[in-house]
Amino acid sequence: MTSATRTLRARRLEAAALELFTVRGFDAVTVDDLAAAGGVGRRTFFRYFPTKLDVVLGQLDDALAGLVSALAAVPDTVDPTSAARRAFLQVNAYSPDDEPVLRRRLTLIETVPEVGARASVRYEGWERALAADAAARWGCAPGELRPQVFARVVVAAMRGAFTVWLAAPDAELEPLVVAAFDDLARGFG
Amino acid sequence: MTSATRTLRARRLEAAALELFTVRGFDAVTVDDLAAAGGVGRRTFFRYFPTKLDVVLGQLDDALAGLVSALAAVPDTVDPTSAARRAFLQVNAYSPDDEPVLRRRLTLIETVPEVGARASVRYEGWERALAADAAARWGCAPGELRPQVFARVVVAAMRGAFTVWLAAPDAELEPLVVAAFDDLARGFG
DNA sequence: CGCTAACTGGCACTCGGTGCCATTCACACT
DNA sequence: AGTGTGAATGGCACCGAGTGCCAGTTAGCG
Repeated sequence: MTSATRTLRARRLEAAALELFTVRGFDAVTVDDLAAAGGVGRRTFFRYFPTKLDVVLGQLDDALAGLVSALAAVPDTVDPTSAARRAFLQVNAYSPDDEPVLRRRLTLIETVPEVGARASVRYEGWERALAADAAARWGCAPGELRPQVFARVVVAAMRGAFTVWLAAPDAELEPLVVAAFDDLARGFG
Repeated sequence: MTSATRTLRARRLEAAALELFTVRGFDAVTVDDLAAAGGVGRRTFFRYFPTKLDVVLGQLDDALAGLVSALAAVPDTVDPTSAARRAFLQVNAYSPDDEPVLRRRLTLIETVPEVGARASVRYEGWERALAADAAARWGCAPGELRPQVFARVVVAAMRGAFTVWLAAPDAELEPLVVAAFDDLARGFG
């Protein structure tokens, strides 16, 4: 099978799943339903997605790769917060067409606790990347307190911006992310 | 059954579970094992803990109650960050006897992704409490960006401190929490 | 056309979690 | 002490997620 066919099927599976989840509720949809909706066997479904939860999170890993390269592209002289801000704005940019899907995804992440939990696990990769980047810019070890706290805090801020964005139907994501980073840079003291 | 007996059993179950988890690994221990180790039936185990995951997290909800009351005890005039710092120091205080158990818990939280995910879900209560408190102090709505970001960021900072503490066998937790809050208050800009 | 390697999907199994229900146990009241 | 009542227990059957195994199919290539 060509990899094109593969990603095509994955997309179809994903779209069908998102539809079913939002209509019937996450828990009321079984994996058999998802497989049937995507026209594949149950066993095959699990070859496309490791978990029922992961169907919701789809593109998150690609985004991680994007984050890493975006961070690498920012000159060393820029401070970690600004670097992270730039990278995040780049990674979180979405075309207007994708907004409804993005809102669905994030709604599920916020609504279904298990999915949110799974998202947290996925974001750990982001945190590692951010800690490594910040450590390099500050000239310290990634395991030290400052980069560790920084990495977690940055992801948390982004997710906070997501939450607010979701609650406001007409809001733009970008200014919220910018504002969240401003708060972070300024400090809460 | 008296509630004393109940919590006693819960403790025994918890202790046995923590032991088994650290020795054999989380996944290699079944709920039947846990129930047997605690001298109860499998069905009863699930009356004490909603989930296998939750055995690890035990006291976290009590801590939430402690956080809420600690926050309420801080005068209105204190800014949110300082208030949160005070509350966290109070809630995270542990007697030296408890340290080994605490380390085990946190190790499992960091090591086993599912457990970490579950912890994130549990911390959402903390975030709601923090957002409400911060909003009250700032005189804004809890749903606004600033309190939302603040709440998540504070919990993230604390968890960052936990991570660093875990990695350093001889470290004290308290100064790490203080340092994390200092970073937060000062800002990362 | 035929070979090989990868993809598929059915089957059976394990394990976490839940509803149901008969039994047992703790406690209070007489 | 004796008894009744309500809660706690734990066995049983069931569901759904996830996995190993394997036979059948399909796609790509010489």
